[in-house]
Amino acid sequence: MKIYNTLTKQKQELETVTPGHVGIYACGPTVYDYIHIGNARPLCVFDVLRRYFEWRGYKVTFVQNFTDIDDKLINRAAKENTTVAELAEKYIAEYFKDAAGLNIKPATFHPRATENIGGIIGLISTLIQKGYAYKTADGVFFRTNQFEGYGKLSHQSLEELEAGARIEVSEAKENPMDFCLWKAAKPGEPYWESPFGIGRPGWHIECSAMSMRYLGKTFDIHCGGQDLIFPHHENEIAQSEAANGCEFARYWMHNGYINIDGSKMSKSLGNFFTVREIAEKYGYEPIRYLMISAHYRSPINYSTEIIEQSKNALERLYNCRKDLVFAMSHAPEGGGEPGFVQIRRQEFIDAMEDDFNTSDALAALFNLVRDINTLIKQNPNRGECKACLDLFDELCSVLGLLYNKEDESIDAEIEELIQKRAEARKAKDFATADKIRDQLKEMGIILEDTPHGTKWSRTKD
RNA sequence: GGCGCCAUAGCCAAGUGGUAAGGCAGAGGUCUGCAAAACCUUUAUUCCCCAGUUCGAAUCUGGGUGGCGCCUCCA
Repeated sequence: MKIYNTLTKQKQELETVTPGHVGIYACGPTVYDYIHIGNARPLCVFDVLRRYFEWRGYKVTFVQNFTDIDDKLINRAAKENTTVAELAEKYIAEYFKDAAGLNIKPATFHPRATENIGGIIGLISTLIQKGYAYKTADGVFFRTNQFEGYGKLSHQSLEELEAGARIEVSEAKENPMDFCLWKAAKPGEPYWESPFGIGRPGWHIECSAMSMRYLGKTFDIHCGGQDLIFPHHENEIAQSEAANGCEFARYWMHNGYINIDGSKMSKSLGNFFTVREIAEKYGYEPIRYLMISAHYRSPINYSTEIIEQSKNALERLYNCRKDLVFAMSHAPEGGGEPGFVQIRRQEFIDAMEDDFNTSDALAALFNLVRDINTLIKQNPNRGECKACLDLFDELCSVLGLLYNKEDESIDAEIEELIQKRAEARKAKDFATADKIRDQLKEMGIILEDTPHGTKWSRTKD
């Protein structure tokens, strides 16, 4: 298994801290609004990562936090005339709705910043004690020039970063690049007691504290969007390694952006689409498909055209499975695994082992689809169909696709009409047969006649 | 100013030294009472441009052009 590591700027063979186990930390959303499709990208690609590891027999501990205390939450809560806690609760619930829609498996742990204040305070205390942090009237800051490796993830030196810094120089800070670990409370804001005065945690420290709690001081993979490389992840490394005196995350995986009209989409720029609004129009599944159709490190330029293409591509997968299940139900007993099953399985694995090339993995899946469709033409037996279906379902499950369950409550009624039509056709009463077909079409049902009988499916919308 | 990424068909997108995967859309055909699906054929002598290295380059080197990102909150 090769993974591109942002830290070393190259693909590396994955060697986990504990053989057979993978610890993954993914930076989760700040819960002050609905998630947008930019947020959906890491959710989808790192969910595939996790599913793939599990499929290959690894035990996976997947941790994804919620940032539930932050300036954005405070401002939004004030605007909506609610409390930070209520606002966070609301958008965490909304997050889970979207995540379920996108078929994201819940993390092993979903820690929240506000539930880990103790650990955060402990970590800050250690940093102060070791001389890596200092108290001021504004709060506690990290002394960046004290940490030798500062800049190793973003591959910039402290001097280079400082030269381009647009950050306001706080009078309280010793150095412009120093960052906040603990914010002293301002009137009206939520706060916690601490040895350094009342206040709240800075953004970066929560991830250090929570990853340490659930994954240990050194763990395998830390992932997130490329925009988190600096300063967020750089700062996490500084805090964690300074406090613990050992390596933090061994592999750093960063997904590319979702762009709109060629420019980065973000909440701050306001040029974003929420997952919810796209899902209402096209459904959730095409969003997931879109996210894995490109390599996770490439940018994706979002448009209605590509979401429609994704929807159509999914249709091909659904059709294939439906045809296969139908063929299997009419197939004679016996038979074994067709030769292409092993070939496609290996193609899929090879693609995934090479830095999670989901685009190539999808090609393997579509090659399997073509093989299956060809096989169906040749009156296969049940064993062959079963082997195909098993692999097909496995691959879709690793990618998290084909999870839309259709409503089966009116199936009986449909079957009855199809039966009537079959009788009419037998009697060469095509007028009646067509009438029934049109009736079904109005119900959103498309028919497909085969030598074995009539299949039906629902129209795309 | 510093650091970095990208450019492959109408659209999306793999491939990073051995002669252009896959998907969407389009065209023609087979099958079919009709329809739908599926299958077959077809759509880049060529990978932004110009030099160079090599038996061989979309892939490596140098130089252009165009687009984007990070250095401030962001997935």
